[in-house]
Amino acid sequence: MLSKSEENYIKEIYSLEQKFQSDVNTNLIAKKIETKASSVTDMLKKLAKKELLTYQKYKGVKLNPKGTKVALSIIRKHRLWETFLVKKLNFSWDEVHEVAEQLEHIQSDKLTNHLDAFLDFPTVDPHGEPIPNKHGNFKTTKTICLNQFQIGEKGVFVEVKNDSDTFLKFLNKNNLSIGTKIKVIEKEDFDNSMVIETNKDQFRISENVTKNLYLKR
Amino acid sequence: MLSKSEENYIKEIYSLEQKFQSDVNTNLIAKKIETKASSVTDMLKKLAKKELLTYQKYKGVKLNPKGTKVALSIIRKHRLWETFLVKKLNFSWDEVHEVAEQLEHIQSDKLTNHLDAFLDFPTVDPHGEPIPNKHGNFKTTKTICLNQFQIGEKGVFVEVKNDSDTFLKFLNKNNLSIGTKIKVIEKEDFDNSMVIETNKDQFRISENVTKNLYLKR
DNA sequence: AAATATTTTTAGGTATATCTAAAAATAATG
DNA sequence: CATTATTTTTAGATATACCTAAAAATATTT
Ligand SMILES: [Mn+2]
Ligand SMILES: [Mn+2]
Ligand SMILES: [Mn+2]
Ligand SMILES: [Mn+2]
Repeated sequence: MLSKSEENYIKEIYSLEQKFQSDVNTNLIAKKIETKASSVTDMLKKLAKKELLTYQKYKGVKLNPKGTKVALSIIRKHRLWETFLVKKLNFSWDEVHEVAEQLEHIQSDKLTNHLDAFLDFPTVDPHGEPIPNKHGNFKTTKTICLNQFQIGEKGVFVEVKNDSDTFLKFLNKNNLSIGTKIKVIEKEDFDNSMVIETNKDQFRISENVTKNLYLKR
Repeated sequence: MLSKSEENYIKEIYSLEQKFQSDVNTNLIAKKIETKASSVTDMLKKLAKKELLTYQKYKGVKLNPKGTKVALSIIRKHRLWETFLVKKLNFSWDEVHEVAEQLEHIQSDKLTNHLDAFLDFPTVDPHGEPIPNKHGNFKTTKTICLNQFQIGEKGVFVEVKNDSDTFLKFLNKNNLSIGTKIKVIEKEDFDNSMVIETNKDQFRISENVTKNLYLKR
C-alpha cells in the first residue's frame, strides 16, 4: 500500500520520463511536486527501497516495470474520473483536474473498472489525453505539437497537454476546444508566437500556448 | 481545512451522540475509531481548539453546531457515494461501505451537489439510511428496531444500522433486504433471539441481528 | 585544469497522528 | 467512606513527510 505522497511522486516521475525521454533528476521532480530537493531525495530513497524505481546518487531515477504499472494505474483513474465529471456530472473541462487529483487516490480496482464500463470504456479524457485500460495499455496516436507546424499547414486540435484551469479558460475564451480546425497563418521567429485561423477568428497566440496544443494533420 | 483523521473523529462522535443521546466519552470514541484512548484525548483537544466541539477534561465531548454541520456533510457524501455505487456502478449493498469511507473525504461541494442531482436527490442510501440534503436537513422517519417488536407483530424492513460487509452478507444469505415483510413468530427471553417469518422462510435470528434491523409497522 | 556555479545529498529540526506506560481523576464496591 | 476498579490524561517515543542550512558531488567557465 502506497501513501498519497508516494503515488504522486510516481505519477510525476512517469510524466517527466515521458516528456524528456530520459532519466529524471531531483530538481525537476522538486519543481513538479512543488517541494524541496531534499524532500525529493528522501522520497526517492524510500521508493527505491520499495523497488518501484532505480536510484543512483547524483544520477537521477528511472521507474522500473513495477513503478510504471503504478503510474499508469493512477493516470488511468485520474483520466477516468475527469471523463466522468464531464460526461455525467456536467463539469466543464477546466473544472475537473483538481477534483481528479483527489479521486485518483481512491483505492478500489472494482470501482475503477466499473466506472470504466459505466463510461463505455473511453479511450481519451476531456483533454484528449489517452486513458490506459485495465492492463495499462493505451493507444498512442501520433499527435503533433502546434509549434512544429509550418505556415499554411492545417490540422485538428485533438489534445491539450496542460490541465490547469487558467490555461483551459484561456482556450475557452478563444473558442479553442478539442475538434477545432486550426490553420497556421503566420510564425514569428523572434518569440515563436503564431497567428492562427479557426472557423470564427484569426488571432495571435504565444509560444507558451502553441507548446501545449497537439493536433492531427 | 480538516484532515481525514479530524473528519473521521467528527463523524464518529456524531454517530455516537445519535446512538446514545448523550455526551460521548473517550473510550467509546477510541473503540469506534480503533485507536487508543490517549490518541483520542490528543485529538479532542485539537478539535476543541478548532471550535468544532466542547470538551471538558474527564467529562466527554459534545459537537457544537459547527461540528455537527461538518459531520452531516461527511455523512451526506458517504451516503451519496454508496447510492452512486449501487445505482450506477452495479455494486451490491455489502460492497459499498469501505469505498465510501474513502470517497467521503473528497473535498468539492460542486462534485457533491452535482452527484446528488445526477442521482435525482435520493433521500435514503442503499441501507435505508437518510441522506442529508445540501443544507444538512434530512427526513427523520420513525423506524422501530426489530427487537422492540412483540410476538405476532408485522412490519417492513426499511433500514439497517450496520454497514459491515459480513453482516450484510448474512442478511443476503437469509433473503433479508430493504422492503422485506417480517412477522415475529417467537421471542426468547433467555438470549433475546427471535424466530421471524418472511415470504420465503421462517428462521431464528440472534439479538445481535434484531438490534440492527429497523422496520416500519 | 582551476575556479566557479549548479545540483544533489546529508544533517538536523518541525508538525501530525499514532503508540506505550505511568499518573491522575472519577466511579463503583464493600 | 475508604478501598478498589475503571476511565482518562499526561509524558515520552515513533513514523511520515515535510523544512532549512551546510556539505559534497557534478557541471560549466575561464
Ligand atoms: Mn488532469
Ligand atoms: Mn486530463
Ligand atoms: Mn456506509
Ligand atoms: Mn449506508
